[in-house]
Amino acid sequence: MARSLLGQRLVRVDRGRRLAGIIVETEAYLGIPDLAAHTSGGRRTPRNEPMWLDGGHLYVYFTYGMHHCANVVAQCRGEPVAALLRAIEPTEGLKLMYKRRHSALRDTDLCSGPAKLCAALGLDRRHSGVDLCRDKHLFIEQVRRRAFASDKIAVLPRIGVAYAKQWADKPLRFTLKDSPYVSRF
DNA sequence: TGCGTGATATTCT
DNA sequence: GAATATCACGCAG
Repeated sequence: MARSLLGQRLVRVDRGRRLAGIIVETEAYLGIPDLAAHTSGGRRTPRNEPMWLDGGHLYVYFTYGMHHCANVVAQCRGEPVAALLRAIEPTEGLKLMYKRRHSALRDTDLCSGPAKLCAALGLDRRHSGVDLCRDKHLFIEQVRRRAFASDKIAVLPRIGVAYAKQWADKPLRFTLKDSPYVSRF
């Protein structure tokens, strides 16, 4: 699912205004056995409760005292597997995004990181648990029917999970090759 | 390269 | 109920 999200459009309708972008970078978090996942070892807490819902729900968490990150739940209820949205290519509502991303100088700075994209779209914990398949203000539009061919996708280690022992270096990060909108790690 | 920053999980009383 | 450790990052320098 992390692969097939690439090229699809993430949309938030914020007080009537559309904010949107094409997903260009994701990371897979593989649930209970994955030492880098919030649900590692079967941990189930109020924070990560949305991870345990049906696929299509959104899990947003707050971290480092100032950042939010958003994940799309992937599997059936009870299997806490998800994809972290790491970067989008902003396509609609850039003006409002710049307002929220004070330090951004170029379009490529706007949403090129998991916390940047949340800031640009104004996503926070209020959006954790939203059902993307039903919600009218937050959803994913299908732009393409098939996932990109594998030669269009770069597969890389995940970011910021050095502590996760044997899971730290697994190739679970997917980017659209040559997109200038990916995070710059 | 080095922090800021505060919620959360975990571990203690 | 309280203390502590940790963190799926971004920015200034």
